[in-house]
This record gives sequence, C-alpha cells and structure tokens, in this order.
Amino acid sequence: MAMGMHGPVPIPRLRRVCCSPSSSHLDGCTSYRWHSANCALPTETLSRPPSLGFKVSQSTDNDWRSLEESARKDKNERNRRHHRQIGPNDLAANTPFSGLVVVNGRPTKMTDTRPAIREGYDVARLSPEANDLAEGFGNTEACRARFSSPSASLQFRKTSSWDHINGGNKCSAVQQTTSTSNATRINGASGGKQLACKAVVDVLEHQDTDEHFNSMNFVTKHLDGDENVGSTSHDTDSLDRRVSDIQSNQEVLLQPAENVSALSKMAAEDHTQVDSSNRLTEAAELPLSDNSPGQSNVARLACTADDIIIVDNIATATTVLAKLRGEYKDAVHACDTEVADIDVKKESPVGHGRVICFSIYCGPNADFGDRKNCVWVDVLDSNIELLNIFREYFEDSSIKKVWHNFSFDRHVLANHGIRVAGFYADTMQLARLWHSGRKGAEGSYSLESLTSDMKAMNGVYDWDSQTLTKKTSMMELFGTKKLKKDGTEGSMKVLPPVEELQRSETTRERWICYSSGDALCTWRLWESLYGQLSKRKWYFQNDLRGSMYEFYDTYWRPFGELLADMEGHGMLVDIEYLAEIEKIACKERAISISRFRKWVAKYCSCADYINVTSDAQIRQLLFGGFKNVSKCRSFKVPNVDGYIEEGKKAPLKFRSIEVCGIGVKLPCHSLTSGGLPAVGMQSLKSLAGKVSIDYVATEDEEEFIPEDVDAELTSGGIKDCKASKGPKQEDLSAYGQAYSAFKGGEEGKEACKAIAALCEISAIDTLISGFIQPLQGGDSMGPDNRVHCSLNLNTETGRLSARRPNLQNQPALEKDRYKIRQAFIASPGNSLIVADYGQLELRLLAHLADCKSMLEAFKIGGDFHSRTAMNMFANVKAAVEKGEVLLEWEPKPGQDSPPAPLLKDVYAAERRKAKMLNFSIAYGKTARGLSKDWKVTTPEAQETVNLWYKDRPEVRKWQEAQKKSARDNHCVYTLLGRARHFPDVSSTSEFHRGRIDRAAINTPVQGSAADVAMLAMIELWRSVELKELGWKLLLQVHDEMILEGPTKTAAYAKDLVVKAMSHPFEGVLAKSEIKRRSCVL
DNA sequence: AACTTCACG
DNA sequence: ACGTACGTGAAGTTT
Repeated sequence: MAMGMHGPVPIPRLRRVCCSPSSSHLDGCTSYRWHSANCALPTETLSRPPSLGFKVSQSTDNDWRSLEESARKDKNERNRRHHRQIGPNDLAANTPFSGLVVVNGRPTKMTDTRPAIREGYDVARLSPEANDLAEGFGNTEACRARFSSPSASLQFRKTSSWDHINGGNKCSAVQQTTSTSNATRINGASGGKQLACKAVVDVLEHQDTDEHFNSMNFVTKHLDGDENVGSTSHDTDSLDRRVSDIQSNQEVLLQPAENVSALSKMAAEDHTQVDSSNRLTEAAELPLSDNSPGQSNVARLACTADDIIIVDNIATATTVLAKLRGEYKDAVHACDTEVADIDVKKESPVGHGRVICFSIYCGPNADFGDRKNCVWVDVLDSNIELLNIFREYFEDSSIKKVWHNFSFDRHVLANHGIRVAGFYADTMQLARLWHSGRKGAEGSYSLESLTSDMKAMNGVYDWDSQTLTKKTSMMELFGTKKLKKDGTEGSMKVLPPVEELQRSETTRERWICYSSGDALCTWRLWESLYGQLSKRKWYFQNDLRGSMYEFYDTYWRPFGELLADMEGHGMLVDIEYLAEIEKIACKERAISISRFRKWVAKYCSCADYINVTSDAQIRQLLFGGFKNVSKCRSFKVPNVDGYIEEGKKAPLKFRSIEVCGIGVKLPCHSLTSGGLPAVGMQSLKSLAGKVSIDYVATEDEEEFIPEDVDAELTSGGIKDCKASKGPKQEDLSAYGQAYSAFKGGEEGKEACKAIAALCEISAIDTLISGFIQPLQGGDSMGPDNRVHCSLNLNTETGRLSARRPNLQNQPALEKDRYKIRQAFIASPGNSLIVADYGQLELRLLAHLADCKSMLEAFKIGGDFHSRTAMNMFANVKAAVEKGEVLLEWEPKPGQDSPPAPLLKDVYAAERRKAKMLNFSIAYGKTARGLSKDWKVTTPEAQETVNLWYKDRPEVRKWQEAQKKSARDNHCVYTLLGRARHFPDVSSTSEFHRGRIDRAAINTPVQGSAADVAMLAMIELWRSVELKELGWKLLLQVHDEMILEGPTKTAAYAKDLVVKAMSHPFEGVLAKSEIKRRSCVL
C-alpha cells in the first residue's frame, strides 16, 4: 500500500466572503471561509505506522534514535519537533480536512455567510454543508424577514427553522436527524428501564463533580460499611517490579489473526463480571450493588487519626515538604483538596471555590513521623499561608501527582494562583478507560463508587476483598436528618458546609480522616487501575504497542491536562450582543404567542391562560377527544390576573383551567413512547406545513410586545421586509395537514398559521432557554467574563461531552437564526480560528472497512454525497457521463456559472437520499427505520439501502465482523485500540441485541473519529509555535476545533492548525515509541 | 423523578 | 409487549 502523501495539500486560499458594514462597532470584522476541494485520502493517514515491534531499542531507524535522545531534554525536544522536516511519521499523511473560518478581533462576530449567498457569491466554494444551506435558500423566499439591530446596522436574514432542517426541499420526510426516543436511550436520568439502578441515581448525579458537595442538600445512598480497614503492607518498589514483569511478558508479538482473539479473550477474562453490568444490559438483569449485606452500617474511614499527620503550622509544613520533595520525590503522590464557597452543581470551579484543606498520600511506607503516612494540611484562616508554602510542591513538575477529577482541583488551586504541574494521572479517566460503561447499577465514576467496587479495586497489589479500602461518603459521615416542618425527622439528609465541619470541634477529627481518606483512596484506586490496565494489551492497527496503561500515558494523560487547560481558558461571550438577541427573540415569541392565542380563543375559553410551553396542554388542545386523549382536562396555571375563585377572598397563586380539544380531528403524525400523540416539532410541522411566519406586528399585537424593546427594532427592518416581499401568492401546497382537517378555506389556513406560530414559539423558546440565557448567566461565568464549561471524557465511544453550560450544542452555523454563535468572540486584539474536519467519520468508515469505492470517492474529492448518489442510481450516473450534470463545480477565474447544471440541483432528491444513507448506514439504521422516515414501504427502503451497499460490499462485511466481535468477544475497538465492552448478547432480548449490534457498528467509527480529534488536539496543544504565538485551544465540538490568539498571526496560525489537523498522527506516535523504549530499557 | 422535547456531531 | 440510528446535555412541565 502506498504510504506516501497523495499529492500535496492544496494551498489554502483565503477568500473574503463577507464584510460587515463599516458604520458599527463591527469595524474590521472579516470572515473568511476556506474550503479545500481536494482532501487527501484517509488511508494514507491511517496506514500502518513504521513496523516496530514491542521492543524497539534496536530500531534501525536513525531518526528514531535521534528522536529519543532529544526527547530526554524537554525543551530541546520541542524545538526539535518544531524544526524537524521529515521523519517516520511523515509517512502518515493527511487527514481529511475542510472548511475553516477565521474571525478577526474584537468585537468579533462570525459574519453571516447567508447574505453572501443571497448576493450571488459562488457558494460552490463553500463546504458541502454550506451548499446544502444554499439549497435551502431556494425555497425560503416566503419566510424571509429582516431585522436590524439598533446599535449595529447588522442585517440578518431570518428563515423558519424547518426550512433548514429539510434543506428547503418539499420532501419533508427526508431529515438529517431523527430523535431518539427516550425509552430507547441507554443513559440519562430518564428511561424507565433503570429500575434496578434507582439506588444510585443520587450518586450518579454527582459523578463528575468530585466529592466537593458543600452546603448542598441531597438524598444519600447508604453504603454498607466494612469494619476491616487495614493499612496493609505496601511497597512502592514492588509495584515497579510488578510492572516490569508485566511488560516483559509482552515481548511476544502475535500474528494479526491471533491478535483479536487473544486480546478479546483477555478482555473477556478481565471483564467477566463487568460485562454483565454494562449499561447495555437490560435493567431487569442488572445486578444490584454488591455491597455485602449483613455488614454493619456504621460509617468507617479509610484511614484513622493515627495515620495522619496534621499540618497546621509552618514548622511541620517545612518538615513534611522536605520529605515529600526529598525522600519520597519519586513515589506516586495522590492529592486531593476540599473546597468551600462553591456550588458544584451550578458553578464552574474556574474562579469559584476556595481551598480549605488538602491531603497527600504517597504510599503506605511513607513515614512523616510516628509511622504516619497521610498528610493533611489545614489552610483555613491564618493557615492559608501554608498553601503558599506548598506552592513549590504543587508546581513541581518532577513530582508525580495523581488526582481524582484533576481538572477540578487544578482550577481551584489556580484560584489561589497555584499552577499545578506534574500531572501524572486522573483516576476518573483511568476508570473510564478501564471500563467505559459504568452507569446504572454498577455505580458512577465517583471516588466513592469506584473504591467500593471490588472489580475496580482488585488490581491492587495485595488485593484482599476483606481489606478493601473504600471511601465513605460525606453524607454518611456528616449527614443529619433534615427536620420537617412538624419537627420530625425527614428522609432527606443534609450536610453542613464543609468549612463548618473542619472548624467544629465535634466533627474536626472525623473531617480530617475523611479528607485524608480521599487521597488514600485515590492512591489505591490508581494502584489498582494501573495494575489492571497494565495487563491489558494495546493494539494499534494490529500492532502490539504495549499496555492500555501506556495508551493512557501516551494519549489520555496529555489529553486530560489539555482539557483542563481548555476549561481554564474558557470562551469570551459578548453579553451585550446576547441581550440584544434576547430582546428580539422575546418579541418574536410574544407575537407568535398572541397569534396562537387568538386562534385558540375561537375554540377554547382557556386561550388566555394556556401555557404554550406545556406539551401536555398543547396535546390536550390539539388532540383532546381523540387518540387516547380525554376530551377535557384541567391544569393548574399561575393566577396572573388575580382571579378570585368563588368563596375565596384573595386571589390564589394558581388557578385551574379547563382545556378542551379544538373539536377537529387532526391527523396524528406520531405517538410518543407513552402512547400519546406527539406534539414535537415533527408533528406540528406536518400539521402546519411550510406556512410563512412574518413578524409584522398588527395593531392589536403591539400590546404583547415588551415595553423595553427598542422601537427601531420592531418597525424599521420589518417594514422594509414587507415592501420587498411583494404580493402574496396563494400557494395552497404550503399548508399542512391541518388545512384539510379544517376542511380548507380560511379556517384551515388560520389553523396552519397558528400551529406554525406554535412551532415558532417552541423553537424560540429552546433558543432562549438553551443558549441565550445560560450564556449570559453568571454561574458558568468566571470573574474573567469568560464562560467555562466542563469538558468530560465520559462517553462510551470516547468523545468529549461539555456541561455547565453545554457548549457543544450551540446552534449550527447554518441554522443559527439569531446568530447566537456570533456571541462567541475573541478578546481585544485576538481572533478565533474555527477549523473542522470534513466527513471525518465517513472517511474513517471507508478506512476501517477498506472500502474501495468509498476510498476512491474520497480520493477524487468533491461532493461525497453527490458521488454516492451517482453510484447508487443508474440514471444519475448516465446523466453525469453524458455531461448533462456536473458532480461538483470549482469556479475558475472568469467563470460566473457552471457550464452545466449541478447534480445536486437536478437530482436533489437522489442526492438527499444518498446523503441520508451515508449518515445513517454508519449508525446502523435499518430499512425499517428508513421506510418510516421516507414514508415508503420497508421493502422499498430496503431496495434503496441495497443500492447503497451495491458498490460498497466491504462495508457490509466489516459491519458484520463488528457485530460478530461484539457477540463473540464482547467488545469492539477503535482505531487507536480503545475497547468498548458489551454485555453477553445471549442473555438479552432481541431488541437489545439489535441495539448492541448497532452500537458495535457505530463505536469504531465514532470512537475513531474521537481518537483523531484527540490526536489533533494534542498536536495543537503541544505545538511550540502556536504556543509562542499565543494561540490557545478553547473548545472542541467533536470534529471542530476552536482556538483563540492574536489577530496579527491569525493567517499563519491557521496554516499551522490546518497542518496539525491534517497530520494527527505526527508526533504522537513518536511519543509513544519513546515512551515504550524508555519503559523497556 | 418521570416524561417529552430539543440542541449538537 | 414494546422499542428499531449512534453518541451526548439540558430545559420545562407534571406527577
């Protein structure tokens, strides 16, 4: 297989697409969009790395030797990598890449590309997604509205949201996404199938927030105690010995054929028990927590006061510090902090929280006097100076520190100006690597849950289930029953603030033991996971690369540190801009509500009081009397206008209203999992059709518009719009099913418009409550005025997730009606670079399946979906061959229009089908599901699916192999060799087996894409050049990287980013080799 | 807490 | 008997 680069990467050409008006504060705001038509082949990227065995010290490659030598000196190493022009990893060629936006300095907005499209800019140069958007614009004339912001003469173009979803095509059945019904969702708080998991739900809530639950009330889960805690004889050296034993056992290189079975066998052995508790297991079969019954319920601590040296003065601190940095400097240190003044449920630790104490444990044989091996440091009140004394310890990069949920402690310590260095491992991430499916009955990834789990802990050196060192929850130790109003004890337990626990004489000792226990438990957990992961083999492309712990060391450790850095940086948000947006959104919402109410009033007396955001009430209204919905039902609503019920003196807070159906039987689009008619966007849309919504407020609607909305906002822009809209044409096809349900005519039209308005309300609502408001709110906002989300590695496939707030589900660029993404700005003098991969998952599928046809299509480049359509449909292919249509068109200078119509215009339906399949197949969608979406019979859908597979037989074969692997080996692997485990399928239902099959198909694709994104991020993070220029990673959205840095170097930095993303395997593999060699030697 | 709906890749 | 595309986070309402 050719391993060289497949031709040079085309030189990115920046093309100015749109420039904002010069009259506003948006001066100088420029948006660039770059699209590379020629994406290199993934196979080259992913082709086997230089074939190196496990023991590579005798590598013949001189480059490797020099690489290793220079790697020993950290500084030099970075410079060297910077300047190295060629090396073994250059064989790893480009990863597909397309689409890049650079936005200039403050106040920076990503300028809307849509006006550019409207103005006739050639959209062919935009990414395929943008092209799809452009398609959508063909049919949005009727929906067009324009409004302008008063301070900035920024012009927007508004479209109704469903036009984008459907790409503006009449074939409304074809959609990009279908929602996953809740009943089928494996994770999440919802899902009625988690009955057996109820006991741990409360713990699950806090899984990623460390154990710093201060002054918070929550229900506790009782864990049975284990009376026997022992300080067992440990020996830090023995650990190292054991590791080298493990490593020397791995010298044997297996043949590829044996690899899979050997590895999976090992995995199966490792997980005989774990597998049975995988999340995919049906709830009924989930074993309940295996805390030994019959044990005493008395709270027990992992360590006692005899083990702990309390550091509360400078003298002791100095002594302890000397030992930590002297005698024990080479040991692994587990650290943990306790933090006050933070609500972990809401606030980001960046800028919030104050350390009140911390603990350090570096092995059982450490002795800080009197055989005390746990260090506990009080930094409350005047002892705060001890924190400064320990600063050198925390900032010492040579001391290996293990944390549980590192980023939390890192941020809190950063609040005190301490920049933690020497990050060695995060036991939470290790646990996720060990077993990604820990949800439900098995517990969460909290320290408490993990250390209580025999399976997680049995990797410790002197494993003995009797002396399991587990964390005891704070609630168990310090919780007191909350008193109810009548004075009796309630079932709720409450926790005093941690600061109080530390100060109070009655709890101080227990508190110290608890806190020290955290470090001890973290250390033991690390020891166990280290042992277990070291035993698991790590393969990359059938090449044994070492153990999974080495995988952690090579990838996830730097990744974890990088993520903490990103969280720390945060994103700058333009609050004022969001406030403007919110006003507009609220105004439109108000208008829509008033329209809807006006319509409802004709049929129901409750019109003025109905809660339009209540799906239950809407369901009652639209479907009352039909489809299992009772005719009338009463609801409690806020008593807004002080209505006084009969026999009452004062108005009550709530009043009840009677909601009856409109009396017309509407067609029901779909049912919810509960069997009731669904009233989501899909259903409403099919009722309303493509009715246009404009926001020209009529006279009597004015009263609904909030006072504080600028008059200019509401009138100016909209009048213009109306003028440009021209005479209304009667197009009955635009009306949806409600039209005929109302027997057509005006009544039918009104119904459609009203339901469309309802649709708008819901759309606006989600934008306001989901994005506009949380981004303005202070909880996720640090003192630096930046939004700091929490980035977690908590997914089954290895993707990231973002929380508080979730910055990964911001409205997509193309569908962002209120331009919410423009609120993400760079600080003055800075710019943002947003770079995303094009069709990364599909390319990986092509590579993994080694599908000739797909690889060829990617090699040629251009619009992949069009090419798929061509290969699927003979008539399309014929048209292309005859030159009647063009697959894609790259405008050349002097060319205004393509010489022939484009495929995607002429065969739009075909292309959409192909596109749909491209996405669906990788996820394992069935013909049955497609038939539902496309409103065709299952055999017809199957026929289309067969067409897709026709020239891609390898994909089918590969998918079958994955299913088999899931069935036989209980796991599948990503590109980098991460495993996802599955429960034994033989014991599950047919439905569940199907789910496992689809997950097995999807995980290697999604997980490998996550791997590539991670590699790229590590590259970007490590890039000395980017660092020196001041460019920092801010956020990742699965296949999209967002960086911030000085505007003046943006163009250059962009090239570096493109390069790093295009060569994700560069450098990282080298790292792994270095690591491996140094381990063995 | 359960249910439904919605945003993203 | 029911779910039939994967993977997430979050909000609002009602029980």
